[in-house]
Amino acid sequence: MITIGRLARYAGVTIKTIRVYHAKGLLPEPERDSSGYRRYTARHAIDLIKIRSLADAGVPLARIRDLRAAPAADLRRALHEIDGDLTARIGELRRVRRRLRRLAAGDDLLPTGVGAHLDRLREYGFSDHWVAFQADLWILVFATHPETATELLQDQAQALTEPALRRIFLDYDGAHDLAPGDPRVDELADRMVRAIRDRYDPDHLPGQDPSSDIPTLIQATVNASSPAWRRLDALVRRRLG
Amino acid sequence: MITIGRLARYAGVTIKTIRVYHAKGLLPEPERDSSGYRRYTARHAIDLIKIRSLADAGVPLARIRDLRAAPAADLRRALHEIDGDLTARIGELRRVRRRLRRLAAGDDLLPTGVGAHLDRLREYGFSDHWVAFQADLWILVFATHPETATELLQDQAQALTEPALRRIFLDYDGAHDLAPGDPRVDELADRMVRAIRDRYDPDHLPGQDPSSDIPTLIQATVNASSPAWRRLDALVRRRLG
DNA sequence: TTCAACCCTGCCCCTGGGGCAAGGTCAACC
DNA sequence: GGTTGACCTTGCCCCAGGGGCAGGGTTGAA
Repeated sequence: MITIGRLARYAGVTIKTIRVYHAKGLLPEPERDSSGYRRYTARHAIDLIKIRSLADAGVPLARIRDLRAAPAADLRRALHEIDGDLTARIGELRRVRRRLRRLAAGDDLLPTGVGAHLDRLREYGFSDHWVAFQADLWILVFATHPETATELLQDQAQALTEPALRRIFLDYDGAHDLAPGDPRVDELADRMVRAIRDRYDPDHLPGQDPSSDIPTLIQATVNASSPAWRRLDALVRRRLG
Repeated sequence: MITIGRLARYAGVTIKTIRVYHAKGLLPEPERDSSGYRRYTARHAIDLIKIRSLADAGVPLARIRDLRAAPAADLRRALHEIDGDLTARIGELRRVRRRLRRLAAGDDLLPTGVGAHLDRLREYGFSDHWVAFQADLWILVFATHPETATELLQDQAQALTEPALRRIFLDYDGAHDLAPGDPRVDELADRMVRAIRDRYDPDHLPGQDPSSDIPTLIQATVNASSPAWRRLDALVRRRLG
């Protein structure tokens, strides 16, 4: 006839845990003594220890409660199932860790390939501001359109190997702080339109996919950061549309 | 300017999750349109995707919130720490699974060695009732006194190889349904006292450890199941002093 | 005009307990 | 016979990471 504290120490749990098990119907409430204290028997200790050995194995308490009324065959079947669950959880954690390590190796949360692309941008002389912007942009594209993102990235990387196109992008970067009325903005818009017409099929201009808001969303963010860029977008859009 | 549902689909989370992140301060609340709907920008999408890639790696939300204000070096350090956490969790799950498999293989929640002992009891002709009783008893002993349980079990197993002692235990088993006043109870008590005096140092009788209630608890449970057993315990206890 | 699909806030629910408050009880010590 | 400290009681709120429902408002397309 031991008290709850002793039982807790024997079973290696806290008093709270035992009371929770009573409340959840896993362990029957014992008799009370004259002062209302719970008084436990060896049966309770044995039951509690069995419950803990299942709980330690990761079996949810509700499941343990049901299992305690079930025959041994059910118990075996349930244990097998729980084993499968554990294996799945281990696999999932391993995947997560692999992802995390790639993340840590890249110093940031970048999808594969984007890091190298950003390094090239720095080499080409793009501003830090532009590089940071591109990083975020590619995160967004990879998350929302994983199936075409790599293709887009490769297209973009290839475009930058051509000096004339690279010049356009560098000038776009540089136009950030121009006044919107600056003639260089108009001149850049001209070059952009010609380059786009040159490079892409007029019926399949990139960023025109009507099933996605992402290009629009990105362009809105781009535009919001500079009046000159906003004007540039308007000009290009008018001449292409 | 997308709605919460679209943002949720892009990021692969539920609407509820986004609202929870607002409430927890992980993601800033966006502007509202004229009807009170939240309207999100690309920035929110990027932030949310970054948050999710950390959350998917098992980083607690509170930690993510703090990390978002921290410099890159802190982020790297935190990622390394999280990697360690993950490794520890994987190891723990593996241990749990190993325990579970031993559990499943033994058909029950028995500590190592007890299963074989119980099989021998059956061979010796003990009743099913007795064997089940012993199973629970050893679970309790192993859980509460892991350091001496194996020793006790071996002592018990060795005792049972001696025919005279085995006879005593078998008679104890058989006495369960005797009337408490049956002379065979007195005769058995006599044999038990002689055997105990014979086998054990009188200053170190087993089950007399004053620092543990477990023997008392077990004896109380044993006694509760049969009047004859209760009388047997009283007789032995009186004669042993 | 109607209908489905959205959106809003506020509320309670889950697991597996932790922790605290406010009070009652027990055993030992002085 | 007090006091002290350890123990017990119930009841309540808290954590992560959301799920789900109620009871309403809004939007867009047929």
